[in-house]
Amino acid sequence: MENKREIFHLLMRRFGLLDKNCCSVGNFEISPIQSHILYEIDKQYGPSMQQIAEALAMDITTFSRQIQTLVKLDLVKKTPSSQDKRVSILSLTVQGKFVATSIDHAINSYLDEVFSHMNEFERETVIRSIKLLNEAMSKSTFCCTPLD
Amino acid sequence: MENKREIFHLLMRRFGLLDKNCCSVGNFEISPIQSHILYEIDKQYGPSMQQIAEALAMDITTFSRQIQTLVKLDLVKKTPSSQDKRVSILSLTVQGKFVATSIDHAINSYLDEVFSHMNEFERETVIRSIKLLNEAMSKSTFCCTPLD
DNA sequence: TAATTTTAGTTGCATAATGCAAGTATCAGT
DNA sequence: ACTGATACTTGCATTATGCAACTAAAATTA
Repeated sequence: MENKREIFHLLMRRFGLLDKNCCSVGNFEISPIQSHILYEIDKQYGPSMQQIAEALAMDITTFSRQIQTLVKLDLVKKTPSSQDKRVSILSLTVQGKFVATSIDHAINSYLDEVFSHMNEFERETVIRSIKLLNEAMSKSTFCCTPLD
Repeated sequence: MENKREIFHLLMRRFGLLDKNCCSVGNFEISPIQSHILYEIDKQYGPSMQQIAEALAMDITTFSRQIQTLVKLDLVKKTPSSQDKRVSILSLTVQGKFVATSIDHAINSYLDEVFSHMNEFERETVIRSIKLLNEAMSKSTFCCTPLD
């Protein structure tokens, strides 16, 4: 079969660029990493620092500092857990939610535009394929275990 | 339709992790960026600095320094062009070629393992889908133009 | 030919990201 | 109460990043 790495590599680079370009909302210049953090916080329910750091496969010390920045920017709020005073529960502020939603819309509308170059059958096939890939990758023992 | 960003995000993160984990070959601790540089140099024919930097959508100054490191590691060679003495032609050293090939094998065998969780029909569908996606993304006016 | 502008690449900052080691505070088990 | 584990934070030291300013060599123009 043909060289798989080649085609995946190209795909990844394109998404990487999308990530780079997507992330300025209004006055906020958000880095890709910060955008990912907002995304994960928004997705999970009352997550701790550890949970998000692990979801993003990030070193906890680097993550800690990123969160400090996001708190200063008033995009993220840190609330000490009442159950366990060691843990901080992360949540988005109103602004944070706004930024996260804006980025989400920007990326989804970009994806819509990309998919508009396909017919309905292709669209469905591609979506199904990506899901298949995700499942297959999660079954793999080789790499990338931290992801569910 | 469902949230496309979600499934692509997951896929991207997995590949990002693969990139992080793949890149130590023997004694060489290669960063993902360096691995991408080796990959591009290997792919193109007698490329200049600019060409590779642009292919990777990298700032030329950062790239210049990355190349300096790779030259010191004896993975890349810089040859002044005889046609235009301003340009440096990049090539892989024997070691560089070895490292690039090793990484290529590692990633491809990981992908093979991933694809082993599918049947033949699914495999073909997924590969075709990725190609379709690449084509669609290259048609998009929205983002990520530097890529061919 | 000489003067000017462009281009290819390098360096000098200043800033951000990274991760290990070591710290503090809290919790859980004995 | 004592010990060890857990959740984070901070102190470095290293690397990555990109703008501005540089050198050298084309290419363009006069």
